[in-house]
Amino acid sequence: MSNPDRAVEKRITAAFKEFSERSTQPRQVIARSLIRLGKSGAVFSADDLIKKLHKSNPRIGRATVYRSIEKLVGMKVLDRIDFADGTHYFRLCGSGSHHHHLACTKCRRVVELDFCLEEDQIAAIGRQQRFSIEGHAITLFGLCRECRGR
Amino acid sequence: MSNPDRAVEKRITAAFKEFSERSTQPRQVIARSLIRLGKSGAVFSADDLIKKLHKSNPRIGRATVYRSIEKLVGMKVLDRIDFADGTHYFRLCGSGSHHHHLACTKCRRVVELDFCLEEDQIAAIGRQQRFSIEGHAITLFGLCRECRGR
DNA sequence: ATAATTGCAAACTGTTTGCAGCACG
DNA sequence: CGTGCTGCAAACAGTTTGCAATTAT
Repeated sequence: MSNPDRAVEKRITAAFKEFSERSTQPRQVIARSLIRLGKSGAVFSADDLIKKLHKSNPRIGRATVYRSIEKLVGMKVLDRIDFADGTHYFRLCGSGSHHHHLACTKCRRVVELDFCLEEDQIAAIGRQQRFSIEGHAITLFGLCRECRGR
Repeated sequence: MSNPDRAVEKRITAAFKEFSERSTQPRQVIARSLIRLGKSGAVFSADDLIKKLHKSNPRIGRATVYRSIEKLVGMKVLDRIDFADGTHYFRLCGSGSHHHHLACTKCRRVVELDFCLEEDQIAAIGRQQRFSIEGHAITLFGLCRECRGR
């Protein structure tokens, strides 16, 4: 197992620990599966993950997977990416730090972007609109190299 | 009826015309309702709109409303705003031009922002990632003046 | 007249919940 | 052992679909 994998694994297990002391079998299975998904950078729906898990572990329950995803999104181990058509997918964050996404609207491939808005710009908007701003999401949409047809 | 209302009304009727020649009663009712909603700048869920319509016109069908919303979002007469918790709402666009949103996570109030990313910045990302970029969405989240507790 | 559009009800998708039993510590 | 987690099944919310009846042109 290579080094980046270890780091990701640590983040996952740490996240699981954060919301409970118990290291249960289902959670271990999910963590292992996510690590594999992390390598490929693939996005997946909740159902994709459930199906995948069922192949090796048919007894794992839907609810357990949903509960895990929820927690992991909360801990920022998984990102949730919303497409314009209302669908959404998850993705193991490549890093723990703040980032945004570029998503292919055809194959749903997602890449992380480390650009961001200017702090000042956000602050100015908050002041002007009298909002206290807590966060933001930026998603660029387009077609990846393959889907564009070259 | 004031001038901005007329403009909004025109955009709605024009949008309805775009996907059909017929000016049906349900569509007129929906258009009227949206114009009123537009004035207040309020966001609404599909169900909010259905309930509202039912008060004056109990026979209007859910499906009709969903079909109308879908078309109007496609024509950019309505915006769809996705919240981090997975819920989403609609809002009559204040203008036909490109814009983004600032949303209160508590009361769901949404304001339009006319700032945007730099063209160059987007182009650079596209080049670098080898995507042809077609669009983007930026949503800032926060608490509005009222919800913040002052 | 006739083709588009509607309302209805049923189907569906994705997600959540209540609860009895299992299993981690 | 005791409590928290799990799997199951049922409930649920939001949305879509098939179709016969209706309505605008």
